[in-house]
Amino acid sequence: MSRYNAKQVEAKWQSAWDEKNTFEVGVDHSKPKYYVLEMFPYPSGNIHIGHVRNYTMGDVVSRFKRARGFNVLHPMGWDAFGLPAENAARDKKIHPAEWTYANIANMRRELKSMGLSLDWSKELATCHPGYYGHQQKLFLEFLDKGLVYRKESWVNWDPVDMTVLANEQVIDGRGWRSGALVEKRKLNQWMFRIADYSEELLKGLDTLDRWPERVRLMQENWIGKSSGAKVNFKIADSDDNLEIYTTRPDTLFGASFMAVAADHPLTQSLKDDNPAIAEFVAECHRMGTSEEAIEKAEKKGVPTGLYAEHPFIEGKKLPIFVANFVLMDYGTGAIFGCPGHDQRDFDFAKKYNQEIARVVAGPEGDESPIGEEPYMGPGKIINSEFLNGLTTEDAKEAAITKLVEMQSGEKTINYRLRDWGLSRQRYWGCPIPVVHCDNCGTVPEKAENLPIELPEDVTFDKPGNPLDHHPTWKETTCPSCGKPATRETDTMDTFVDSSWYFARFCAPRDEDPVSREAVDYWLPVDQYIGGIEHAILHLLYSRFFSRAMKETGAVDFEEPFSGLFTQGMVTHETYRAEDGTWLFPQEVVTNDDGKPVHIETGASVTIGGVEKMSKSKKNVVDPGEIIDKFGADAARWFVLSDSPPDRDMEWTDSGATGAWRFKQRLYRFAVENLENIAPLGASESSAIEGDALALRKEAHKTVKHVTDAIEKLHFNNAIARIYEFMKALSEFKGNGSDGDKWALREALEMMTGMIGPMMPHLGEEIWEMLGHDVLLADSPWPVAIEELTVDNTVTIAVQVKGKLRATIEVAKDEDAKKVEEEALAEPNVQKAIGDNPVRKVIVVPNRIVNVVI
RNA sequence: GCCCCUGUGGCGGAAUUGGUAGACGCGACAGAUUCAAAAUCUGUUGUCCACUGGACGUGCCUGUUCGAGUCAGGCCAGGGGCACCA
Repeated sequence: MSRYNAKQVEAKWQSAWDEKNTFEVGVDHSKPKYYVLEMFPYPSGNIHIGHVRNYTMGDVVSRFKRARGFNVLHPMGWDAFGLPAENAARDKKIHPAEWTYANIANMRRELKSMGLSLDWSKELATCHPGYYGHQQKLFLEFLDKGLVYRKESWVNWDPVDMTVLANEQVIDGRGWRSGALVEKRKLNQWMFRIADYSEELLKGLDTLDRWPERVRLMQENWIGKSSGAKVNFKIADSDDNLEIYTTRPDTLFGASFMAVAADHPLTQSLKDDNPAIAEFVAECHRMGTSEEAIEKAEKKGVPTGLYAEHPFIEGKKLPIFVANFVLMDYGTGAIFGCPGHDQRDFDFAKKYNQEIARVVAGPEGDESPIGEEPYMGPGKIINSEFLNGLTTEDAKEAAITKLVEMQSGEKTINYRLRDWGLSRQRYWGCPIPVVHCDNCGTVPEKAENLPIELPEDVTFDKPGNPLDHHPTWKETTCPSCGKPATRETDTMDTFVDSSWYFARFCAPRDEDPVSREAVDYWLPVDQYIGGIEHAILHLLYSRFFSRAMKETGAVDFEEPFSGLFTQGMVTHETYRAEDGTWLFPQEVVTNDDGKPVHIETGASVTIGGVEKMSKSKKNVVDPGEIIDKFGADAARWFVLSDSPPDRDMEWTDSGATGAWRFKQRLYRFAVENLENIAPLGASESSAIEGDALALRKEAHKTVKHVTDAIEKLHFNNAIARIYEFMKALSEFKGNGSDGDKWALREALEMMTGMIGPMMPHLGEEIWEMLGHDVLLADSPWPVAIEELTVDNTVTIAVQVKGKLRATIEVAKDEDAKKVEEEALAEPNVQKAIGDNPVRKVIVVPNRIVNVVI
């Protein structure tokens, strides 16, 4: 018998799909649409196993929905701008474009070998002028609507990548890509007004019921809404005020000092005449974000010599400090310190000997002075004149009401979310289409001049921005006055590229950035699939972009992704040689004693923990090799089986082998049974009974369950049921009757249909063997007949005092009395009851009988 | 510190949402086939005991219930997110 040759068969069907343009789609109002999108990859050179998992899941959904009658958009493209290309240019002397396009070519080939149902005619790369030119157009439209602005601001400077990072891109004080300690610098920056959308972005989360709860929660925390009050403190012996933000106006009577940020205007105005302040400000800047982690505990400050007047307490003056724990870009950059009820203020007050008063009674009315710990909980207000006796909650309102009356404060909602700085001092990114003119200032480019293309002749031997070093590129004329002017040399953060690609995919060659006809039909994305690492940045930016594009009239929706699924990572065992160095999995074999050893030297190897695959720990497997060895179908099958898709899965060779075995088994079964099945199109036999009926029922039950499981993305579950069904298929012994033959064909066709989305090549191969001349990819999903999925007898568990004593077979929906009689008649049940009187018998129809004694 | 998630055999994990715990896969063991092996097929496989039966068993403790992996309260462990955010 011919053995299944995966390589040959997979290539055959891949070209069949290609030739027939099977997966090319367009707007078609006669069908319901379904947009499946996986987060597009960065073209690093090779796909990794995480991609295999991600794209396989998307492909199953895509093929499944297709078979269910949807017009499915399933595109693929490249997140192709970014620093690695410039690093490659510097290190290997390859132009970023050349490097990127070569990587794309290779990864496209690798993805194609997976047999994905992608519409390659919609492929796009963000580094192509045909993409980024439209992005520049969007930028100008945003500029026109006031959604982008330029301001001088403190930025996070990555000294290794020599670029600016958004707050979100700084993790533990380090650049998210380079890992370098980030410094503070002041630069002119282009900003998106994402903070203006804080409330909308927060509210919108409630509508995203097909998003993971934890992603919504993470975004909610990130937006960080808080409600409190702005309070104006008069600065003593001056006409100036100091405005602070607080969420605890109820503790105003506990105020003992004030603190402002190093970058606060008040500090700035004082530092020229006060060397101590100047020195402290410099120290704060040196610290940057970077050393915060290290110096976390240390609350420091210097007195300004100024005092603020307490709004409620006549004659009470509070010293004003500059403090390192007050942030300029949160609230107003100034606070009042209430050491009795705030940890930071408490630490600060201890260090600088400030008064620590209690204004909130502790649990059980504790009014004793604050000791070693501040009290942060709720309670009754004390020592606070008109607030006395109120709860903390009521006191907040009362304090604000009073402040409003006195015209020295107001209720305020504050958000943690800040505007998104998008300027990057890089070459390999989308040029910001504006011109700086001595006469006219900052002028947007004319739309007809777009795209502003990157120059090709650039050098990467100097640090800093190659666009800035270019001898002529930035020389231009002012779009407004026509005089010589210079181009903006900053390029856009690559997160801009990925904030709208889902919309461009709908009509990637359209002359407008987005085609209204196409996006109105396709968007929002019905199922978006990607890694949890994008829970905040990419997803929040895309949600902002959708709103901004709605503002400019480009689209008519707020939420770009109605369904989101975050898949888990792929992990693998780690291996270490005797000298402690990491080893690749393929360097390790098991010796005769069952111990792991090095394949060449035979030296013993330590098996370490199961960890996320990483190049540094060498616990990686190469998808290319896997597909070569097991075939794409087996690789796809394995990444879907076993582990739930949202959890991490461990890649094991034995698991992959298991998938391979199943593929062989099914193929063999099909080949061996071609003689035993009814001809294609034979009408249903009237004589389907016995084993044949049982098989039919099993087939229809399986279809029902698998359909349900895939709908919920429970791929591991679907696969488990298919395995069970495979067993039933193998065990079926037909007697050659028409009924048996008919049932076997039906079962085998259903099996083929169900494995189709997961193992598409094998599916097509068997489908063809079964006599079909329409592709499986173009055939409808098997439909379960409801009556065949229900049994007319059920097995009921009989418990005595909650413990299982017997099981009985009864007719479905049997009368409760009869079930009870049968249950009590069981010898084991009688034995368990013994001499005890039966107090009660609970009968749950078709489920269980519980005898209470 | 605050918030969230997870905890089930040797391992990955099922469990119709309060109703027979351990489906399915991996591994292991035994057998068939084979000169032998690979491949394939068939069994067995939660723990314990006085083994044709029974006891125990879903991180730990308490509770609700006829009945708890599932619900409630309190712990423990692992993972993730957030944080000088006023």
